[in-house]
Amino acid sequence: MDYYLDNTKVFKALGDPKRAMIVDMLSCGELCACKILEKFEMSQSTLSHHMKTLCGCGIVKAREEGKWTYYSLDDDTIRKTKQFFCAITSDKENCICRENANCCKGCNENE
Amino acid sequence: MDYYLDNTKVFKALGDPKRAMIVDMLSCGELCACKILEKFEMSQSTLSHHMKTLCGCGIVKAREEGKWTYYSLDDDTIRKTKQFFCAITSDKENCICRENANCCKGCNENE
DNA sequence: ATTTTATATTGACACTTTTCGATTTGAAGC
DNA sequence: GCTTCAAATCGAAAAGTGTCAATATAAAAT
Repeated sequence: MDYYLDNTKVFKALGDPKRAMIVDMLSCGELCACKILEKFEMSQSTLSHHMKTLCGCGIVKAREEGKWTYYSLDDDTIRKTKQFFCAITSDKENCICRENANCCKGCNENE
Repeated sequence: MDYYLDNTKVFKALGDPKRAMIVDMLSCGELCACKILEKFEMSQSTLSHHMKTLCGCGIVKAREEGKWTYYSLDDDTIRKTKQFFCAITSDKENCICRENANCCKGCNENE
């Protein structure tokens, strides 16, 4: 069941409060690891480990430039994960996505 | 921060493929534990444990009737989780990345 | 060429999670 | 009463996770 396995990897990554905070930070734009580290009380190796988890599931992508690594969100994975969440929590006729237009844009493939 | 902690508990619960499948099954309506068990190759005690995890984060609610327990999805939790997912993955004015440098210190649930 | 800086990797440890079989609880039926 | 069925809980083993200090790598600055 790759469909479930791939998508739940994203949820697993977001299942840690610190990683969810990192994603929240990245939602405003690309950041290098050192900028993220400034905002948390964790060791550099721990942050590196968390970033690897976030990149591993696809929700974050890394771009290396010189000695820096810049991280940003992957819109495609985010869109797919939203769709998955909608799919498993609603039956198709009355999708919860339609009740909340503002929040749920991008949940359906064809909007 | 309870905001992150509460919502990431749902993601953590959905981070297991089998639990995501259970949620998917419940999206079509209420089911008793024995009906769910029929569809999986896992012991009864393991399923019971997974249901406890799903109920614990709020995405599933249990209703006891006689010797059966019926499970169903909690629409309110689903809506809130969806909003949380949208919030942390979309740009916004009050993003934590724009707050003071030390804003995330003290967010750790252990301190 | 050496030092500094940014990040990744390694090794270790404590803690958590997943899973099962066995047992327990609690309701229904005999 | 006793038995049966549905579900929860317990106890334990194996696997996975979060964390850090130490070390490695690799680019930039000196």
